[in-house]
Amino acid sequence: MGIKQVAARAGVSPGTVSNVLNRPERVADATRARVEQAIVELGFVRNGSASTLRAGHSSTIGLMVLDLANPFFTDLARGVEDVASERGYAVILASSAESDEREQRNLRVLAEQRVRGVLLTPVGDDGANADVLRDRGVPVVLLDHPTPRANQCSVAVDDVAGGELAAGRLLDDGARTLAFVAGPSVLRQCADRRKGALRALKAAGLGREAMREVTVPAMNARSGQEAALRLLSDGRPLPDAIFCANDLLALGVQRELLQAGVKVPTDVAIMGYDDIEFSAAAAVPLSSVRQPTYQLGRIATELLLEECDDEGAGHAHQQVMFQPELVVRESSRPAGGPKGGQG
Amino acid sequence: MGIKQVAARAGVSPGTVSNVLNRPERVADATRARVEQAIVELGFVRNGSASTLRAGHSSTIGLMVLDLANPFFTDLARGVEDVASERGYAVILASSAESDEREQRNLRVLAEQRVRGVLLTPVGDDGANADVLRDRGVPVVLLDHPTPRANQCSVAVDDVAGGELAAGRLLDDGARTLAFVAGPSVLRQCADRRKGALRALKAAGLGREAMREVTVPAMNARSGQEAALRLLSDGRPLPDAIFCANDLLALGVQRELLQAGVKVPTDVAIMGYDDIEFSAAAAVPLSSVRQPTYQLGRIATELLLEECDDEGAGHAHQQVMFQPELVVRESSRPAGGPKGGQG
DNA sequence: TCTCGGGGTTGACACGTTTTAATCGATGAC
DNA sequence: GTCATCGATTAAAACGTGTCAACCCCGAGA
Repeated sequence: MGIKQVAARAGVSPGTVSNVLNRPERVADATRARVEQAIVELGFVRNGSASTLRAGHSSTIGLMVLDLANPFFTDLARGVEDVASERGYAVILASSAESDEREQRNLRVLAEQRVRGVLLTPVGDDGANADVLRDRGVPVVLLDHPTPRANQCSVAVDDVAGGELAAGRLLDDGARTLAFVAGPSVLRQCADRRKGALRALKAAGLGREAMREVTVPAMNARSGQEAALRLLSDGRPLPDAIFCANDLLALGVQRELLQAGVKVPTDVAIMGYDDIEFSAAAAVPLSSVRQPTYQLGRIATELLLEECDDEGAGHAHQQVMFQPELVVRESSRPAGGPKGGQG
Repeated sequence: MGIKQVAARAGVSPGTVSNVLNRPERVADATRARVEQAIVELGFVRNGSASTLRAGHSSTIGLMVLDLANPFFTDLARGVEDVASERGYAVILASSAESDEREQRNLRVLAEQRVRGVLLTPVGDDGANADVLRDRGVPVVLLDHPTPRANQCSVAVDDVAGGELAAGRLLDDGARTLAFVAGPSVLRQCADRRKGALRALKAAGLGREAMREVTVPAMNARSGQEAALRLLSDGRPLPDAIFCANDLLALGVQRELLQAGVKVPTDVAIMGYDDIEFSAAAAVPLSSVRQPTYQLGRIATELLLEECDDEGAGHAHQQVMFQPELVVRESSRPAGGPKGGQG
């Protein structure tokens, strides 16, 4: 059940079988045919661990995302898988579930597996957990995360711009008080989108106090509902508009508000982020900020594989940054059309 | 950068280091401490391929689902990951994207990786592609798929019952004509749910011609929209109710119908399947059939690991079957409450 | 006929870990 | 004082593949 048995059956040496598998052009047609037949007859499957052991690295890349249940990340994963499989790489997909500890544990597993490279959407701000890999010479590309470090690649979308775009539109539409609903601010996505929102606030001549901030433990719909309940129950009047750090939160917020009899967008406007597929089909179709998600995955993978193939030499690290795009739907569309910035 | 360097640094033999890693109780406290320190100092990470090579199999299980973009499968994956990591196994997650060819290719990769076992949601009816693994003695558990074969485990939900439940309710609510929207019938989920719907039809005293069938290439929202367009444009009047083989299809159908000005459920009732989280937040909250998704993943993983640990001996294969549950929301709720079966 | 060259093939070693049998040292019983 | 015992440690042999230098054979050129 190994290369040796195949060799015996085909009447050649193990080395030749290996050549058939890895450099078929170096072996004569007749021999190759014989070997291939033996492979089929015996149902031989190459032992990946032996190859990996010998080569020092596998032909597998790791992809670690923040949350597998978020369609944003599965879209991204699709981009990664498509490119990887085009180039003959397999993908090990893992989720940190927004937990630093799980990220660390999973990265360790990837290191043990001797993956060729890793795509990481880090929980922390600098992806320091990935040092286990970088120290071993394993290329790491940050995904959906810009980096100041010049010694690594990154692919991201400008979340500050996105936050400004989103909050700016809400303010343009006449909102004078906002709420910002987000996960913990260690998540760069939350921090940057918040920063953008604050800029928009300032540009509209409003102070910080015009924006209430609600922080929840996770960026999913359940947490969104929790945030809405908090807004509903703390005695203060609801804000004119709610900007959520992602669509899952926004959908949860919306659901809870509607259930409480709040009218969207008449009473409160809602804006999400990511423009996941479900947002357009929501009870009140959700305004959101669209990102080139699938492309993000593709480009990041291309950068990673380029770095892998170059063996460190000749590869120039790149920090790619995309610009997001506003998608306005009913959840933020004021009854009488946009009011402009005069309100 | 291996066990040898650690051994040298700690002044012991490689065998002892291995013992520290795998059977710490067998090594004296002082020695163990010294080795552990050396491990930290050198930043040693065990080479998984070498272990796997030596052991003949890795401590990794493979999970192949039909569609990563479907929340049903990510819920399921969560169950799998939770159990696997509790037991010290890592999970390699892959998606066949409902393609038999991709399933085959990915299973081959898993075989090469010498995974310890595989959880498979098969595209075809019998999971024959997994024979590459079974022949090598790798346990395979079918997930969301019952099996007649007594020589393997499976965990599933009764989709025939679910289909009957769903269609039955639509008929009870007064529908006299149905449409069934589904993916290709090689997908067992589609075939079974259809069978259940036909049973309900018969039970209501209606013939097959009362149910139009729309088959689309994939079970996602885009295909759902395509199905709705077909129903809208083929000249015939719309059916009283539409039963979709999963929620993604149903959300797509609903979206397209609403856009065309069709009232849901007054003009047409809609029923989905899976009860994914988004269904409750849809434009018209979606009636659906709920499955114990997360539990499905947990139980399947427990069965798989049991089989792995038993090394084939003493393990009795089980075919577990859950019963689904109807969740009625607005999309199928007639204005005046259920009309009963009087038509 | 001898040499040279080159494509095709081979043999042996290395990759890093686990495991088993053997070794070593110390302790306690006789 | 000797021997058996037992716990802790070691040395060496696998696991299956890839690689690289060596080798073989055959045909071409001298």
